Amino acid sequence: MPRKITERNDVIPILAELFRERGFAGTSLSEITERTGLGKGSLYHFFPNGKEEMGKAVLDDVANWFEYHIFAPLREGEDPYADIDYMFKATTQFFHSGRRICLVGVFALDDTRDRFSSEVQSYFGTWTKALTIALRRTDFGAAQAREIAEDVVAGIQGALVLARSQDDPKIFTRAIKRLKARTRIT
Amino acid sequence: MPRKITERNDVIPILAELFRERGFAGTSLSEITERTGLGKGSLYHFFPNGKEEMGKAVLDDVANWFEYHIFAPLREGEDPYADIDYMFKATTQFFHSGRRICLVGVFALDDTRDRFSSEVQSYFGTWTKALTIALRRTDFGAAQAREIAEDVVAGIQGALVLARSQDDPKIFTRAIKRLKARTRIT
DNA sequence: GTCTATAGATCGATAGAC
DNA sequence: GTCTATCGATCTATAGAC
Repeated sequence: MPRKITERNDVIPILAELFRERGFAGTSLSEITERTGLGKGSLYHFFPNGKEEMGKAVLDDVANWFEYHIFAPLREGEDPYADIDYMFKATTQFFHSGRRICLVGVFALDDTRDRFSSEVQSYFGTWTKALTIALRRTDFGAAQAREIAEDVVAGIQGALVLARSQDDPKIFTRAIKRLKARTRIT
Repeated sequence: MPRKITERNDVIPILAELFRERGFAGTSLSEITERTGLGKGSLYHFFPNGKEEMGKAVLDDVANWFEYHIFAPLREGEDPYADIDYMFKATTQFFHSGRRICLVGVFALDDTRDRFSSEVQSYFGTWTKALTIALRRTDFGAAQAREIAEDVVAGIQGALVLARSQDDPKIFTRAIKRLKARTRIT
């Protein structure tokens, strides 16, 4: 028997997709009620602080996903090469090969960032640090590992923006291929 | 004698900074009247189609700046090495070493892109193509020149997002240094 | 828990005096 | 050209019935 649709956790993915499409400021409660099928009463029951709390919940959900699937393995995995490769694979899937944009990236620009600055900062900071640790284990020096990690995380973000601007997912997959090559000692 | 402040062209830079800060959907007309010191009557005199026209005007202004200062030299300059170096220098200045975010990048995400898709597409597309031409002239092969150009344009965007998310302009300047190195044949 | 109804503020846009 | 006043629509959020 399928779980009841009306749980807080079931609403979050819908909110995430909406915020990705419209941005935070551009998403209205009436559109949220439409897409979730929930009245405002229900929404405020789940998120007493309204839109702000929905934004936080969505960022939190994304952070948890990345922490569990990507960051933790990078930090604590046994085979750094395999973990880095998996990072690229899982990231590509998560972003639907460039067709889906990064929610945190959307929140990172304009003044939405100020309302969620700690969440946004933590997402990119944690990613960069976890990748740095994995790269160090593949015998890169400390400085080089940090540079490559920054290059990769920034490169993924930029590729998402560029791919979306040109409506061309191949831009993203090409970027992933380049970035992946840079995580290998030559 | 300083030119009268109330000209359409004088309003555009103010609009640009506002859209950068708040995003398109997040910028209200009341805030625009506040920052420009112009009443709504005057604004609608300059921009009969309202906010939409302001958005187009601002994108147009940015596109013109880049075309004149960066794209045209890349395409038609005499010394491709110097032109590419100048691109990095001018870009760094334009983005205030990473403290200022990219207006077109802000417009490229969420559904704002749909309203300005041709402008957004043209900006990144023209940039990539112009840089590809310059790189070809420095004896890179066609395929490699295209890859590097894509890498650089995406890398700049990503570095802007990352630098802003961490409130750390050094992330941007480090990225520029790396990207610049990649435009040189080794 | 979920709904409808609605408050109160603010939105983009317009009208018309000067 | 620039202003103030104001429109109708839409916004976030709340109230209260069920």
